[in-house]
Amino acid sequence: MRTWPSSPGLLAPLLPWFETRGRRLPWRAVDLEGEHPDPYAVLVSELMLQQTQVSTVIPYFEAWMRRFPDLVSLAEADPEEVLGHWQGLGYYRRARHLQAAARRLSSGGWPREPRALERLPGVGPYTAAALASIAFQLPVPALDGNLYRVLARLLHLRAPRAHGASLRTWLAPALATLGPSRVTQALMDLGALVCVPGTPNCPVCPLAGACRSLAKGDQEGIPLPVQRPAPKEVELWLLALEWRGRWLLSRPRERGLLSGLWRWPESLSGGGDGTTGTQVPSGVQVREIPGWVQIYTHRRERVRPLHVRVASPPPHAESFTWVTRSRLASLPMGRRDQRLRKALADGDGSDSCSGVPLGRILSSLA
DNA sequence: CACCCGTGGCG
DNA sequence: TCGCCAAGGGT
Repeated sequence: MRTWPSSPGLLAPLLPWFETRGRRLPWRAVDLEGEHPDPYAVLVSELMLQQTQVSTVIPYFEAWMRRFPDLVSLAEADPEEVLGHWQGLGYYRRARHLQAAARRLSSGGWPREPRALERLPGVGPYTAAALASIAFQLPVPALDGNLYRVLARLLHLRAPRAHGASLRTWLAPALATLGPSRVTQALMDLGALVCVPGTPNCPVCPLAGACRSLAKGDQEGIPLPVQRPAPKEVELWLLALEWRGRWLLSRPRERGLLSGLWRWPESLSGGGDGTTGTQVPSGVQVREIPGWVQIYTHRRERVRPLHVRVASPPPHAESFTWVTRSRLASLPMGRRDQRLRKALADGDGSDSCSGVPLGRILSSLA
């Protein structure tokens, strides 16, 4: 860090660039000098933006702010409706964290210090720093993946996350001098528009003159890619069980994958030879719906959907419940289960039951 | 610290 | 088609 040039001077050219090229985003204040007029909007945007791209977030943010315009409206809302407004955005725990944070803030008021902000559910070191700098103008650097990449190239660091503490110390004077909210968001815009992953657009970069990686011709090898574990492979039946116009659904779980959301019953199918239990009981119609591969961060699912109509309801555990068709349409679901819901509405699939171990699938409900 | 948690866009 | 990875946090 001793060999790094002073941050206020190095980053000063960012401001005129940001003035003309910076993004206009729905949660961003017009005046970046003072405190943000609506810290709640910053909180909502930051939670939505965790591991999620800006273009994905924008429509969700706008619908959210129309329905839950302030802390109180969110605090008092039905949790299922809250999940409904998060439906499709992913990492659903964030929605429940956000409502829990709103409940705490609406009664206790806003803290401003990162330490205190970090005690809010769903708010970690990054988000606390983002709130402190963007909402409250405190000179606390918020380092996300974007910033790590920009700073890694600027200072030629192969593993910037290993220098987190040093980078925050180094960056703080730039925030204090040039404006916490402005510098933070200018760096984010630079990372999103110019210093992008892969091949950056160095010819238009306002910091090109100071960039050590560009000087070394090494801007694509910085930073080193992050190592990720291989996804788990899973194959499962996704069961749309229909009885007298009602559908059997799995109640939301407290934790784990797709927690808080309604799901279709599922039954692991990987490894089975498909020869046992293939007899279809009388009074049962089976329809296979074209499957697909569902990709999650740490999981790769081969989904085999089935539409099964029964004349009498099979025994099932209390974690399942029958819902009407209109109720089904209103329940919050993840993309996978939404997809099956839509396929049913569209009438996709064909009658077939070869190799479907229906007996085993139905018995897995009990 | 290792692992878990969703989804979509892009090369 | 496939791997990367995005304004991370919780346990």
